[in-house]
Amino acid sequence: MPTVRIPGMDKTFTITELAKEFNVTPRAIRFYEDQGLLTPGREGRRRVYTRRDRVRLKLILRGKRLGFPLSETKVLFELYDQELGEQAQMQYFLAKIKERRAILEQQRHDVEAVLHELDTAERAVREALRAKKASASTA
Amino acid sequence: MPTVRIPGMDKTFTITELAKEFNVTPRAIRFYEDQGLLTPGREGRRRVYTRRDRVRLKLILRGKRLGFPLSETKVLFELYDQELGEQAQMQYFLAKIKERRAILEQQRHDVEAVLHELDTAERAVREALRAKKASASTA
DNA sequence: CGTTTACTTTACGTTTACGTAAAGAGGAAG
DNA sequence: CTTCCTCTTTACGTAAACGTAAAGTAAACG
Repeated sequence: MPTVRIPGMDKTFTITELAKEFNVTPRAIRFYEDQGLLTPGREGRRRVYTRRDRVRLKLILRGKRLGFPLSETKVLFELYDQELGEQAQMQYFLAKIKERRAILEQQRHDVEAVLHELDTAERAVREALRAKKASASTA
Repeated sequence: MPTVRIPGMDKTFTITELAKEFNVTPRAIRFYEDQGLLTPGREGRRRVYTRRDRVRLKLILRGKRLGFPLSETKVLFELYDQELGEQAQMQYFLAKIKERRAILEQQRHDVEAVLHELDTAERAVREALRAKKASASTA
């Protein structure tokens, strides 16, 4: 099969570019590398990030938003990187998926609950404001 | 209006009861008190938790699952406790609600995305397992 | 009455995820 | 060439959220 060439597929990024795009500090990005979550190339001493690195950074940050520690995200990266050959590893992977799913579904439930509460609270506040305005105009 | 008496409304809890129910350590619960998020009564030296405290603990833990720092949860408690009298405070409250809503909606989006990815990954793994089994039986 | 048992306070230790300061390297611009 | 700018490494510092050990109290049990 001939290699499919996609234009711009070899685009690279500097650390500050990524930092600005994702609104994190370069320090944070270097820290993720320290922890083994990113492995950018080098041009001399400078780090060069590929699209793959960019995707990983995005995944790291999403994991963070969901409250997952970096160590967890790292394990998932490693699992994805494996060949999925060994059956035992696959079973382990499935178990990990199940774990995550449970956490996320709890989280989804929490999010829905809080959003509803925010609706209620907002309505109450707006109602209080309305009542105040009305009494002020009739005073 | 006569006070409505609800049986069992004055039920109280010990710290270990709450710890077991919510699967946290007593140390954690005392820490939340240190930080001003809980204010249990005392019977002598011992802490006595009311239903209100229990509800608060539940809210604290939900906040945690959603990745909110204790300081944030504390602010929300304080806002809820206020009279909602001052208009400026109400506006501030509305702003806080808006903030939270934005975070939660991002989070909801993240959760959905990851759940879909987990579906995809699980299917891939199961398919790989199936393929292996098939080739083994025809070998 | 002695001693478990459950709770308490005090206080130092730990982990995670960076912040921040110091000092150097190497292109680029004047 | 000097100066500036960006990136680099090294390393110590920090905030949040408890863990954990030490030492004390108080009710209850045998």
